[in-house]
Parts: sequence; C-alpha cells; structure tokens
Amino acid sequence: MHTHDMADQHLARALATLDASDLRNTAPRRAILKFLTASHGPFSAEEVHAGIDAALCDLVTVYRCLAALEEIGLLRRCDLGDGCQRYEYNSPGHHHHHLVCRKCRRVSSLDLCVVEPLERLAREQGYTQISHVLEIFGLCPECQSPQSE
Amino acid sequence: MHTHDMADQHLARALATLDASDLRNTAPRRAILKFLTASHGPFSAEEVHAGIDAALCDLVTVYRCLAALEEIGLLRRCDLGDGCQRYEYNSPGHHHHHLVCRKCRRVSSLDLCVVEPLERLAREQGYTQISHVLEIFGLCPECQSPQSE
DNA sequence: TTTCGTGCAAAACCTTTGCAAAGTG
DNA sequence: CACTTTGCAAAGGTTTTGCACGAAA
Repeated sequence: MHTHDMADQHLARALATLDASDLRNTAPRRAILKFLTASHGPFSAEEVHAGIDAALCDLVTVYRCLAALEEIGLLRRCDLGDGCQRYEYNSPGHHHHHLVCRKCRRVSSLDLCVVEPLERLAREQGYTQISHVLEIFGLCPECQSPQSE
Repeated sequence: MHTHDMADQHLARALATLDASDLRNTAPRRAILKFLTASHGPFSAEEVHAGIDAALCDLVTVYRCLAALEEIGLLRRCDLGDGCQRYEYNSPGHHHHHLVCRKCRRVSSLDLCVVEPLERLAREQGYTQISHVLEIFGLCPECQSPQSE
C-alpha cells in the first residue's frame, strides 16, 4: 500500500464528511483538507496557509476553516505550548499524541492513546461532541547535554 | 482534616521545592504559590494577578513567575481553549483533568489520570522534566438544549 | 558583590470581528 | 434566491522583550 493511497483514502473520507455536514464545500476547505490529509504533524494556521498556496485564500479564511473543520471532527487541535493553535487531520483509528521538547520544540509521535476512559466519563455525564487535547512535554536527550545551552 | 490544613501542607512543600531550586525566593513567587495552593481550578495570569492583590507586583512579573514555576514542576499548564494560558498547582498524587464545555466554557473536574503510560514512554526515550497537558472538550448537557442558543 | 528578579513601557504576536462582495446549494 | 463563506482592514487580547533599577544569596 502506497503512502499517497492512504492519503487519498483519508481525503475521500474527509470530503464525504464535509458534504454530509452543514458546512459548504468550498475551495479553501478542500485545499486545507487535502494538505492536512497528505501531511504529518500539527500545523499552525500560518503553516497551513503556506502549505495550500497562500494565493488561494486569505489567512483569515484559514483560521475560520480550521475552526469549522475542527467542530465537525475532521481536525484535531493541538497545544504545543509555542503560543499558537495547531491542527492535524483527525485520522479515525490512528490516534496518537505528541512528545514535545521543552527547549528545541522538536515533536515526535507516541502511538498510544489512553484517553478513552476519560471520554467515556464525559459521555456518561451527558456531553456530546467530545474531543481532547493531550500533549506530553519534556526535555529531549539532545537538549540535556551542556553544550546545547 | 481541614481544607486549609491541606493547603498549608501544599504551600510548605511548594516553598521547600522553590528553595531547593535555582530560583530565588521572592515575594511575588511566594504570593503566587500561596494563592494557587489555596485555590481550585486553573487560573489565567490576569486572574492570578488579581488573586494575589494586584498591587504586590506587576502583571508581567506574574507571567514570568508562572513560567518559571511551571518549569520546576510546581505548576501545571492547562489549555482550556479560550485563548489564554492557565495554571494550577501541581499537587503530587492528586492528578486530575478538566472537562470543558465547548460553548459555555464551564469547567468540571475528572478525577482520573491515565497519562502515566505515556509519560513512561517519554522517560524511556531519555526525556526529563516530563509534564503533560490534557483537557477534554465537549458540549455540556445544558448547552445542547435549543433555547440555550 | 555578583547574579537574578522586577517594573515600566512598548512591541510582537496570534486571533477575532465587521461589513460588503462573492460563492454555494 | 436564501444563506453561507470569503476578503480586506482593523481591532482585540494575550504574552514577550529591553533596559534600568532593586533585591536575593
């Protein structure tokens, strides 16, 4: 199975979800979904804007689209502690989290999700549209060596 | 056991940790720790500033202190998705998480922490100073009723 | 006395908002 | 055609930075 086949599958599913939602199928939204299903890692609005070809739409539109797509569950919001919101494609069944270095901000992935019990609690309390933000922070091995100061 | 006894214990432990750290023991830091060990829930810099008597120090100092105290593990940073950083006292052994309504932003607590396996993974990869941010978001029962629009 | 912390003012930065025009179903 | 979305400009709000002064060890 080729990587871009996976991306195509994700994109198809994302577009179907978009069409099934109350949101309209617009060029900026399609471009954002294409970019985020094809790329790895959480991106800021600015990075998404650059990634889809900045001429396609205004940065403000990216902000609005990201928020809208997050609300219908297609995107996941991340907090990497660097002062901006980041989003990534919310791939169903492939849930992972980020390990972020406190110093160099390098991000690696942890392929293990442990949040289901908490989300179940939330459901039991009557909450809907449940999502979560979970990031792990630490000082990475490289940044612990003295010369990296 | 009285509530304020617990708070006193927490404060004593916090001040001891502060003294054992590279940070200096200053009036703003003491006041912030006193406030956060005595109060519940995550607070923004502005709220902390108001809580410690705004005349004691500048808001900028609160920002700097909160960041410094988080780095030595005394505080925990939270992301409630409302556009500002929040902090709460990082009580050892009493680890909980927040359930935040997407709409009214009301916060309730979930007394269950499931992150240990993830933090262990990070330790195994050589990371130190490990912490995490975990918040659950959802639409609360009140906000689901039509008249709450 | 040397190093760290703070105050003040200003800047930087990300994000949101208002409104008219354009696009979608 | 009704309603949503976008562009542009501007504002809003939080957080950071520079530098001189003051405080801690």
